[in-house]
Amino acid sequence: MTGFDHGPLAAAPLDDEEAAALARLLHAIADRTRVAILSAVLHAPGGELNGRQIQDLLGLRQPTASHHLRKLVRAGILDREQRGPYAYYSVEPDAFARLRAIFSEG
Amino acid sequence: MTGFDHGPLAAAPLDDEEAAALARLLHAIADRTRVAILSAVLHAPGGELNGRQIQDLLGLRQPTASHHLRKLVRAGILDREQRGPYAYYSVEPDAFARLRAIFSEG
DNA sequence: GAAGGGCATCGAAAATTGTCAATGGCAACA
DNA sequence: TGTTGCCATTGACAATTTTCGATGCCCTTC
Repeated sequence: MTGFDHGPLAAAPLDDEEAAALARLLHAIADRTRVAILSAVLHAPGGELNGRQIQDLLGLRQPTASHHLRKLVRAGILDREQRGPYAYYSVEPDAFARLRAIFSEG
Repeated sequence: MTGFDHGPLAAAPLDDEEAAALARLLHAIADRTRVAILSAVLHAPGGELNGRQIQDLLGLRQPTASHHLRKLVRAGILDREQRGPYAYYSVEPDAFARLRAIFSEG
């Protein structure tokens, strides 16, 4: 729900609120567990994993996995699709492009 | 001193240690104050600011500014050059390219 | 409808982090 | 050498974040 687009950092000086918003997006990935989740989902066959698979692959407790997945989804980095009893997570197609755009030059 | 190069997230699955290292790099920018510092330095005339200027521009206490600047320098995102009594900070030339590389596709 | 698995949410504890006042070192200059 | 300004570091406190067990809901299957 929070799929913001951030302009290039190099384009114009950021005001306080813009800096905070950008920091929140980056903060969503700036965690070893969430980086590991992102990598696992990215390289999973089919590009998706369900919650249980993520827990098992990374050795996480269920509430811990749920907590991190929630953050990634809210930041617009992961997509969540409920299929039957499973919640499948995949990388939001535009996520990396949005992140690259932030660090694009000129 | 810590100018690591991280491979593309999409290239290969990350082990635990690689995920932690990448998270540390991203964590260095994932803070509203440090994003604001980065933006200010980036758009400063000459591409550099000294500590005092950063404090004044952002309204930070001196130890707080020093704390954040230290983190950015250690992460290899800012360069620090002491000139007389002033410490001038500028964006490490390769910093944005390294960050873009992390989020490059395929 | 009863049972089992997957998942979210709710507190609470533990760890990490941001902020600050105080202190001291270093450079420049009188 | 005394003074002034810039900056780093220390130690302490407040706020945020991570992690966890416990609980309950939803879906599937029997």
